[in-house]
Amino acid sequence: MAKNVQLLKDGLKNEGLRYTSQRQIVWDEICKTDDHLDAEDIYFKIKTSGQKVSRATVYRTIDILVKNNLVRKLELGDGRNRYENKLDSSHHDHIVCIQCGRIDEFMDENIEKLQDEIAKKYQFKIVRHIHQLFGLCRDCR
Amino acid sequence: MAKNVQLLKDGLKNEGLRYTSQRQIVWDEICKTDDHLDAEDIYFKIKTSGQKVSRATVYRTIDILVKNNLVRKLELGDGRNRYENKLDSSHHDHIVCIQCGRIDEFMDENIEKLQDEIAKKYQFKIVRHIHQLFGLCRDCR
DNA sequence: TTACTTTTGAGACTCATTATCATTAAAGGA
DNA sequence: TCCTTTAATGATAATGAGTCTCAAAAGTAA
Repeated sequence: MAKNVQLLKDGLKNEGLRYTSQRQIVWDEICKTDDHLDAEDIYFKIKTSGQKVSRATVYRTIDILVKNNLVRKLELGDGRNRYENKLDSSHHDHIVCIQCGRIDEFMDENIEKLQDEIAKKYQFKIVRHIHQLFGLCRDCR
Repeated sequence: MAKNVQLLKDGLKNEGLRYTSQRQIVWDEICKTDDHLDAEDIYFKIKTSGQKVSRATVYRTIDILVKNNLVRKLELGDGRNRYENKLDSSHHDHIVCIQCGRIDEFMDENIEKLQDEIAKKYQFKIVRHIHQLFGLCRDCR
């Protein structure tokens, strides 16, 4: 946990931002699980635990964490972003079950390479990418 | 154009839905261009052309067209869905310039194959997928 | 401690989309 | 053609995720 405190402090310092208890609380909440939570989940988990951080601050803090590479934003196209901590997790994409909501992760070096080739062909500089497979998981098909 | 009328009529009939002038107007508007329009674009283009279809009906009709495979929905994660007609266009994914908004299309048989292999590994049945490259296009980099 | 600047909280606001419901119009007989 | 039934439409209210505002609170550096 001390590690997480330091990670946050360093990230904030790099941006010239202040270290505050609210930011720590939000970051802690995101670190507690490997689930893919949305902002409202995070807000209510904090609220339920008896701590107080306003909704606006939760949103603001998540933004900062995403920009500082501590958190990955997941856009599933359903109008609600999910977030996952990037603690000891390398790049990956997602497999989403449209029945039960289960989210798995995958990573394929070859797909990444092919992607780079496509970008080259279009003289395009990739900043980020989204690759998601939607369908039915093992248990739902 | 007669082709588009028939496509719509058939699609509606398959679903037990009625053929209406409003639905034809929306479908025509989406067929007119290969751009990636959002619902509001479509609504205003119709309005500007002097025809009258309510916003609600535009949204409802787009839904029907998407469900009947006449239109592809594009979720770019910016809170606004785009739509493109599927007339004589085969499956493809998108390259989006985060600077100028330009959207190009790509398709890679090998990536599709690798995707299928991943799904197999996870015993997952893919229903649809999203693969988008965000970054800077030739002119913006 | 002071002086300055950033952050926070509460709630108003935005914007795309969806829901409601009274009115209008297809579609399939009689 | 005229009913009758049922679905579709339009106007507008409602929703919901996320953002903005601004006064009050809390970091930070001297």
